[in-house]
Amino acid sequence: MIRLTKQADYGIVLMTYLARIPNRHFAAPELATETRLPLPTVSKILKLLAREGLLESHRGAKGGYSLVRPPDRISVADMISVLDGPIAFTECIEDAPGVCSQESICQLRGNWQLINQAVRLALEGISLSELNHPLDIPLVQLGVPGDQADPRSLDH
Amino acid sequence: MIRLTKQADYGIVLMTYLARIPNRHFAAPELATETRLPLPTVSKILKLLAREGLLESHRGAKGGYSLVRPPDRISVADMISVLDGPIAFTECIEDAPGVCSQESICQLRGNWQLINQAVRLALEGISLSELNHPLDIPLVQLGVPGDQADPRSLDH
DNA sequence: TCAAACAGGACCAGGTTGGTCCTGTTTCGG
DNA sequence: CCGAAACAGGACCAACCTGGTCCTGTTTGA
Ligand code: FES
Ligand code: FES
Repeated sequence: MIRLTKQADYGIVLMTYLARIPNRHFAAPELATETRLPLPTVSKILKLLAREGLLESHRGAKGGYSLVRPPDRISVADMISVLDGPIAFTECIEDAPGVCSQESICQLRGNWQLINQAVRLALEGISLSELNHPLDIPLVQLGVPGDQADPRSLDH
Repeated sequence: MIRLTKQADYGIVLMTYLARIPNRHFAAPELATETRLPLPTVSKILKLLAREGLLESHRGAKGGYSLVRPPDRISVADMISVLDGPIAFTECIEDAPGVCSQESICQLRGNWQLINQAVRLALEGISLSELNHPLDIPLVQLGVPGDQADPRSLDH
């Protein structure tokens, strides 16, 4: 169904909360009540984000988590990579031969990369701070130049 | 893990085969041996593609499937939508309130759309014919303008 | 010294996917 | 006019993955 896992979903929500006050640090229980998500889950996700280097953790009482760099330097791609693994729509990834059964006969190996890269670039173009200030973002910038169609015509 | 389902994966492979000779029609068994995928699976996918209007089916002996429009007018987004449902990374989709538990408190509703739309636009920018002729595609076009970094620095 | 928070796993129930199979129905060729 | 080849439409099940909880340390501020 091409959905983000809940983990990534929640993770991004949590990160945007953190990004509201970049210099403060938040404890897991605080974020849990704030976002109304179950604590164990929140905790698990924050731990992961910290381990992967997107958050800094402060242990002990009065501990918590804080962003490791300013929100405009954290892209959606960064977060998804950490939470859901590398952004790749197919198994046929570069430098990893042998994964795909088609490999030997597939004339289109490498074109998957095209797709993967398109998605990756799109997600790198959105930063955490932009998620909090939606107005800043020129939507057309992300699309294919020249296509100025009404955005509404895109879904289907 | 943000992977396409196998269904979509295989579906795209099959479509590219069809696109090689746009006017001919191919029977399921033929495509199955050609792609070395199991027949029942191939059959299932082709049926789906036909039902959803991307392929035209010809019944009876000597039957088969053919593209319903020229390959340059079929986007990767079209195929994925049909095979894996609408392209949306999160449940919080427009015009469908009530799905997300966060909804009431979520200040970022609507910004998910940003992410979803970015991905959607990226995938609409790639056509089936481009998958067969990779050289035609200016990769930069898909990225954020101004960012001319070495593509290699993108993965991770 | 105690309590609050983080660290790191183990663990399991539920849902989704991948894949097969079966029973029609249509159509070409002989 | 008959039979084989192919499509149509579901039912069905096993295997995997995800979502979510819980438990046992370890760190640190008051
Ligand atoms: S190498 Fe995997 S489908 Fe082409
Ligand atoms: S409405 Fe679903 S997370 Fe915001």
